[in-house]
Amino acid sequence: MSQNISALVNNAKAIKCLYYNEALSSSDISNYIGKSIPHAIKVLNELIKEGYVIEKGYASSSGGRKPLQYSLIPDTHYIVSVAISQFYIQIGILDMNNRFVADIVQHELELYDLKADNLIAEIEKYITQSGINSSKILGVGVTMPGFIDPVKGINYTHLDCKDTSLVDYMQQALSLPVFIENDSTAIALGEQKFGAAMYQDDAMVINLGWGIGLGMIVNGEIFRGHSGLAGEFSHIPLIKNGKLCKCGKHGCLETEASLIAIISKANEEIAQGQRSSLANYETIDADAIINEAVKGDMLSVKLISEAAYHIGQCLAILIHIMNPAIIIFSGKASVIGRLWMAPIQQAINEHCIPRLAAYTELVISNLNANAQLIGGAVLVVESIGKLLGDKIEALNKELDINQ
Amino acid sequence: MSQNISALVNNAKAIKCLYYNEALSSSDISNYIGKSIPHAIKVLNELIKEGYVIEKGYASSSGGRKPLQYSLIPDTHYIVSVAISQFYIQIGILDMNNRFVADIVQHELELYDLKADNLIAEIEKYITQSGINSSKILGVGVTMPGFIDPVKGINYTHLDCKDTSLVDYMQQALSLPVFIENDSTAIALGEQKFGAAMYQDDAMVINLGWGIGLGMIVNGEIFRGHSGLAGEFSHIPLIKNGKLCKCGKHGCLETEASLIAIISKANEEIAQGQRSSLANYETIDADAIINEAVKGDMLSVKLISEAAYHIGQCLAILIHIMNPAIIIFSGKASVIGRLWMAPIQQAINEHCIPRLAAYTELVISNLNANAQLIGGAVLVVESIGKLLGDKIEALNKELDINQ
DNA sequence: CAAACTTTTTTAAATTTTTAAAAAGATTAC
DNA sequence: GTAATCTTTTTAAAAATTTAAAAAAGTTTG
Repeated sequence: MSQNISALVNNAKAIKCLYYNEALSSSDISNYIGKSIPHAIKVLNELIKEGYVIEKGYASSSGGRKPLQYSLIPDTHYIVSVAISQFYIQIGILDMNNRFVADIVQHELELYDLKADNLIAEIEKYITQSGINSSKILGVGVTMPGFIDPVKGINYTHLDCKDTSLVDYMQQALSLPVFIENDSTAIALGEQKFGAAMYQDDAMVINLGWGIGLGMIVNGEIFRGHSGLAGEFSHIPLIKNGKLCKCGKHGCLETEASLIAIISKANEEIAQGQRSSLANYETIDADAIINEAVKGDMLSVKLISEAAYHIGQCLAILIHIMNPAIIIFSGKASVIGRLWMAPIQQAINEHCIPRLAAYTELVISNLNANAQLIGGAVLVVESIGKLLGDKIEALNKELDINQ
Repeated sequence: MSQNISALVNNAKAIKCLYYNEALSSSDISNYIGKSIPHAIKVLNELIKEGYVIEKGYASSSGGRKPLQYSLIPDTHYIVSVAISQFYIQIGILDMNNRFVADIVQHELELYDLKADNLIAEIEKYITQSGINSSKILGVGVTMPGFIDPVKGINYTHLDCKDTSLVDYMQQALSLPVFIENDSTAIALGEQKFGAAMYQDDAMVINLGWGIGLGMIVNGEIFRGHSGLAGEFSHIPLIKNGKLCKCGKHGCLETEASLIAIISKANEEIAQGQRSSLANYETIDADAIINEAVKGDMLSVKLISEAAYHIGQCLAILIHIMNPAIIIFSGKASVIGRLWMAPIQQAINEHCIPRLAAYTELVISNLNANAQLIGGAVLVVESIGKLLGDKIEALNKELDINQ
């Protein structure tokens, strides 16, 4: 049995890199899994026999024999991704080529009101409606705010499940493998494999949403810190004697620059009689401010610019400590990236050693609103080694019983 | 020849872990190099044949056959370590058990006046006086402030060597392998292998000296960032409209909390007639303030406390981003660690999410003033793979010529 | 003090992995 | 059109590495 384990690791690695690349040659795979070409070919042939992989014709060559291309067969398995944010949840299902194969659904559900049973019901409904056989689903990736231990499968901040872990509870109910991860970390995973952080070993991914999150990629891997709390970017103390934050401290970045903070400032200003097209809205929400800012409303632009400047101040600090190759703005609010960029860049220029600022690229994600859902799928793919391992263990148990 | 390379890697790894541990069993070595026990024993026997390693009797056992212990033979090779700081340089020589085998010498030499030829002459003199044959010296580790590329062997801030790199220039002159590294990074290396960061995968090492440096250990490895500038801790913007820093910005931590800043504040206060035992000194230097603070002089204590509080503020930010297991205070000024600790801890408590502060241990180095010198030696040991590789390459060239 | 249990060391066989050479397929230049 | 070049694939042999069992050397317990 132990001989299976090393083979398993290589097979899992090959599946992963094929998921992230859709077509690769034997030599590519050899590089990804760090083994010789004959070895890589052996692995690929095994995966073909097992039905995961298919030969996909020849790629072009710069002079020499054309390399045979290998791909995952898209419809062998599917991945369900669940993206939870402060005010709604989204569910999607992706095939083995990382393509959404059913419409993404969105439910308005406040995180603080959300119950695990609620969530499970929505996921079950979605899977049924998709028409995809449950046996073909590799796993469910759930990504959400909170302090999360992905190994233990617990969210310490939300969705407490009393005597069992959230992951165990959901696995039991859904009869499917479940994995959980923090939303900002998931977005970083998505950017790393399919977005602006591809081929980057040191990237900081800012999750511009109702809060301000940070996912860190260090030495090509997601960095979580010693107890999983690294990247608490939004609670960096910024303003002396600032507003009280829900974390218990005063003047955190989050109290000044999150969408929620911007909304509350907008309401204050309007109440004080400030002229703005926002006054025409019954309730001012994030979309209202974003829309009016795009249209040129002075107050909306001012509020976003001020928030962005504060974010830039904190980014300057982050750059001094981490010296990243790139900072990526992702998450819900990144779609209006242009509005944030100028004041952020200005704050960085003012507060950073010039050499450091010059070495750091700032970009807006091209994954748009889907970064978190994609990250949830990546989360499942990254766990494929574990999934295959569990399957083999189960098979071995059956064998033991039959003997 | 290629078969030598993989053997070489394992031999180098074995030598490294023996340097860091002074006596290990075959099973320990097997764990360190990540190979099976029979393989580890093979490596050890090779190293015994080559004269590096010796069997060192048996260790005790908790029930079972006693393990044979292996050690490096101390006097086969030596390492020269050169620690350069703002105002003086120190030179030491260590054996293969990481023990100083000659007195450490110290020269008062301002970094800005220092020339490479100067430095080389001092190193040559020191080696001659030590009486150790140059052929037995594995290499010279030079550690100093500045923005350093250890791979290219260049210090971009100090000791410019025009058309050649500092490392090439020194190697030519000394006829010995030379390695350079930033002082704070070297201190982190020293702490990682012999100090408070042993067995810690996520540690931040603060270099309390004339400036305030930071060496980062992330996932068990020194973290340098994308372009080698990570850990620019002392230039975190702290004070709004603060003093001008030599980096070009205003209000950096360094302008408020470094020993140099403290000295200048002390002079100001004394000039303004502030009562203090410091007034009895002709020139107030770091030692004066440290000594008087220890004796209880109010002004000295106040100055150090204020600086420490500012350092604590920045540490709170660092903790939010990195979530380290431990923060270690090392470097010259760490010997008066007790004086710093209370205000630092207070600032952290005030500015950190409680859960994060609780998970972070703060300790004072027990390597005292020698962390940088030890780090310089570690730097050479870490490069042993390269050294052995060069040796084999040279041998192969000779063989080619003879054939 | 002998039996039972632990741990380390040795050995030989099995397995994994790589290397290197040969074969095959494709491009380029003359 | 063909020789020269280049790259990928296949193959078989060689090398590296691990596994597992046996042997050796202790410790503990009743």
